[in-house]
Amino acid sequence: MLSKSAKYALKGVLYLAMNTNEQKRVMAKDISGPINVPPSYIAKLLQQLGRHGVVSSIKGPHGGFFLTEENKKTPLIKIIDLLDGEYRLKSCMLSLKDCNELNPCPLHRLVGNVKSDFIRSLEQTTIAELVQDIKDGKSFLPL
Amino acid sequence: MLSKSAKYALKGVLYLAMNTNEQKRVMAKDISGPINVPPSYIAKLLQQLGRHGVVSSIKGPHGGFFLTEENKKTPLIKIIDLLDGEYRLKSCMLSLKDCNELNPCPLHRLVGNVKSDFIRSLEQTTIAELVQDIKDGKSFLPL
DNA sequence: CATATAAAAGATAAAAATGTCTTTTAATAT
DNA sequence: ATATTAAAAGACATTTTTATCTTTTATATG
Ligand code: FES
Ligand code: FES
Repeated sequence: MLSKSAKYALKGVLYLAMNTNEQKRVMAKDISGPINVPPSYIAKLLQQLGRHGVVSSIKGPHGGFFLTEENKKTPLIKIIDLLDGEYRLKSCMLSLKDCNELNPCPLHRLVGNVKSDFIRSLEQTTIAELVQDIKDGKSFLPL
Repeated sequence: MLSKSAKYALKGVLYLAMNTNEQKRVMAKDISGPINVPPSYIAKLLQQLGRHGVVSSIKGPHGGFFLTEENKKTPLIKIIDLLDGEYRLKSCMLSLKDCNELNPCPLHRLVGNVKSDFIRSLEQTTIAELVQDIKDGKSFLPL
């Protein structure tokens, strides 16, 4: 469904959202354990997210990765699209080129609506909202 | 979403459903073109599906692959699970081990229902039903 | 300024998915 | 029976994804 990279990235960003801010940062190697992702792998992913303004970071002593309030407004789809490309989630289930509502493939009717609801959710939901759910006890994060 | 193998397999099976029966068979190399999948690749996939009773085949002159009426009753999920494993589609979006309705991860609320509707569709829909849609002009198959 | 720290960037390695090719087995037709 | 046909099976090659390791750059501190 999602690539490992996308899952790892989401876990990493959620961890940062829960545990950091402009002042309190955390190093890649210290995120690795809690979210159960290899240290150098999560480092790479966070760097990539940093380049696109999804996470913030500062080098050197007491540096590390963190999320600003602005960062937390990122919609989930941005993280997924960055790592998996738009194609993976949004393309036709059978990978047919010229398919749309007017020219639907056999699976379209079956899963088309479901899929677009799913994507709309990812577009409309931000990191901040997921964090709120966790704080409200609506969801849990045993990463 | 689905692996290439799963997409190829679905296209191959749909092609067989539309173009073959016990008497009229088609060789792997002749499916390749119409569904736009490498000949040796679709051959492998159909062999694998054959082992699990999803397609039928006969060796030798005038042999080839085909679908019986029985074969056409196969639910779509069987083809997908065979090639991708159940895990890919059905596991938690963040790949968390011990997660369920009572212990939902942050994405669960967001996509959980959508995802299970999707899976239920795949479980309840058979090849035969997709073929009927095509014959009724409800969907199209420019593979 | 010198040193230590930690991210950024780049190179390399391992594993999995995709794709191709060759040999073997089973069925048909001559 | 023998030759031909086509799937079955297995070996092999390529590409992509995942994972690790090394070097460079930026920042803070003494
Ligand atoms: S046309 Fe294939 S999923 Fe929409
Ligand atoms: S608990 Fe993660 S998707 Fe259900």
